[in-house]
Amino acid sequence: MEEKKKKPLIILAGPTAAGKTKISIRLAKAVGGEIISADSMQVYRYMNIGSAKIRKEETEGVPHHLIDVLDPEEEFHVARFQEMAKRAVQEIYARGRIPILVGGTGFYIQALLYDIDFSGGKEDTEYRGMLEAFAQKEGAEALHERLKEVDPKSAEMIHANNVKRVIRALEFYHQTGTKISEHNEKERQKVSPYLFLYFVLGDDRRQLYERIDRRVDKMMEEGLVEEVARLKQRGCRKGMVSMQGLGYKEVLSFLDGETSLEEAVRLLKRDTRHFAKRQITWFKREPDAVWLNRQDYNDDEDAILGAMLTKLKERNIIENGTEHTGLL
RNA sequence: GGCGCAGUAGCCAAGUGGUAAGGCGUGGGUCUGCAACACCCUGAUUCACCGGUUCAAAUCCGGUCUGCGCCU
Repeated sequence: MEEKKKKPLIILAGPTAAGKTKISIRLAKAVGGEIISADSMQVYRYMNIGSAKIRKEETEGVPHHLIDVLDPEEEFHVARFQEMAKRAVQEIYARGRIPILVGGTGFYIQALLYDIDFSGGKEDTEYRGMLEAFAQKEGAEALHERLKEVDPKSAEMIHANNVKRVIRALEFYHQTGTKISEHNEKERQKVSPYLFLYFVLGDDRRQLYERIDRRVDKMMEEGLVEEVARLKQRGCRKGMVSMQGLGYKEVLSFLDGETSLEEAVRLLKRDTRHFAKRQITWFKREPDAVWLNRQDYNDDEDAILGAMLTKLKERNIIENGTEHTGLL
């Protein structure tokens, strides 16, 4: 009964360079959907090559949300993503269409899918700064000790070296008076408000790594260095959220004269491989994920799309008579 | 053929008599407001091979093999 009220949501996740973008267009067309990007870098304008952003002509008219909506100087984080994504979802429903969340940022997907509560413990720059300074002077262990005092459970779960997370836990307590470990535990119980299907596009590790290497080479050919140089000229600096993106980070350090171009490319490839591995780890523990491994379908995207549509029908997310306009 | 140098994990590499640092790669993992972030875990019963000296050898000695350099 509760199920009936839930609205449909399709998720297409997977590691970078798995080929999500291409399939997402076909899926959207087949299903009558609009795409919401779950990507922490594609939100930014002027960051096209490095973020592997879809080009206008590649969208084939399928509406995309959360792409090109922020300037590179702006901050972006899960809470903001969630707010924007929820709004997009409502708009899509209003048009009678199906939202398709596409991206590789598992954390963001989780935030929307389970409607996690980010209302408490807003970021407090001043307090954070103070804690950072403290960690600097007294060491990570000392900071961790402080967490142990107010929230021993979190302290147990967060490694002392993970200063960033220790600070967040401390900040949350400072802000709300409740322990983040308790908050997290509560949020973990949540059931998704959507009638959803969570697809993960997987691939053979070696093939994926090869595709990553090739993609980086292509980015260089397409002018990644120039793109980053323009951002630098615009005033983008290392500390910005946007400049932490793969490709931006490495090329910026080349432009700042810290590494050779050759080294920057090597590091970019390496870091991207590491990233893909972490993404895979994340999706592996996603209990509802439905994996579609390219090798199981002989790399045939028609077959992959077909499998998706079948699953969607089974789950009653799309109707049985839906036209498969994207199949050809 | 002679002389010299080298041979340590998939790669780079420290260790020169006291029981195998480290880095990279690889693989596994954590993640609830910076997540393309941050962080954790992960290899050598063994140091090219054989023998010797010694309480003790990757470390010293002899031989063998392989690589590199020089000489004839």
